[in-house]
Amino acid sequence: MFLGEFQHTMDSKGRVVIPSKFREELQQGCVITKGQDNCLQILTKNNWENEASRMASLPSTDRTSRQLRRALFSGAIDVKIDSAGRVQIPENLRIYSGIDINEDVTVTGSGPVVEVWSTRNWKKIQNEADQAFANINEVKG
Amino acid sequence: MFLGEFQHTMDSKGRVVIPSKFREELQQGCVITKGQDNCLQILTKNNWENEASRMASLPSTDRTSRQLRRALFSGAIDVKIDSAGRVQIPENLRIYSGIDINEDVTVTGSGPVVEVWSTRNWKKIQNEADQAFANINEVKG
DNA sequence: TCATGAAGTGTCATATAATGTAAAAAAGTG
DNA sequence: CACTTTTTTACATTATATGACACTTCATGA
Repeated sequence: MFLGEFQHTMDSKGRVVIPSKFREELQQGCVITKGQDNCLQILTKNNWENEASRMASLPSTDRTSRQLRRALFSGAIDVKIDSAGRVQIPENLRIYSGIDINEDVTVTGSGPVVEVWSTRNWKKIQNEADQAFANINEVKG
Repeated sequence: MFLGEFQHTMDSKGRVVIPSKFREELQQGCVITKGQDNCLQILTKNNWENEASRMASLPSTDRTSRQLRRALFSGAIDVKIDSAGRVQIPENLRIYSGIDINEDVTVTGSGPVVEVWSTRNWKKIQNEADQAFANINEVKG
């Protein structure tokens, strides 16, 4: 279970530090994929294999299935955390997430997955989420 | 399991670099075939043999099956990766995939297979694929 | 048969990108 | 406040991609 919010920057080589609290669970290998709202998700090996096996079993004769498979697998990459606690983000995922070299990055724990955001983007999303949360409470209360 | 998206170009002799992450799995021999949606597929020897036997067992009374089979077998060629990590794409497959000499190529991991696209063509497919993926995520959530 | 040219193959050098290492700076902890 | 851990920065090392070029093979026609 991943919890919390951490500020880092992407270094000049496209690497991002994984917060030390998350490392143990991710150390033995993890997969980065495209997440919703242009964030990146980091999944443990186990979580990824669940996702992937569902996809792999779809028939390749069906166009939609093929497209799903392409989106999932081409947008994913398996990485390992280096000795300094960082992971390399490939260029296509940097573009997808809008995280440029030397830019601020927010890494959040989101239960079963870790999410990586450009801080710019994270702030916007967070405002929206807070707003929605506040409104729900008003309705309930 | 092949993952990721990589940019290369076809050299003046019709060769394409295989991303280094894919090489180990393909090194001991692989087969290139026509894939769906005008991509090329690269399969490991094992995967190829499965595909081929599945294809061979289709009823030859069915016209569509015969056509599929012809496309698959006549378009297939086994290749080996050279010392610089490249494979030669024969002319019929270059034409099929629309990849011209010196043109940009996108190589993607798509789970059990590697796909090779003209970048031009990939961009179109990728949009569609991302759309399909976004839709299924909405349904799930 | 030989010369020619086209297509494919192999090798190398260079530039670029990825990866690894180490020390300085910052942050967290008792 | 002293100590430990983590993050950042800078730099060194390694790997990879790319382009150039030479060589091989094969087909063709003089």
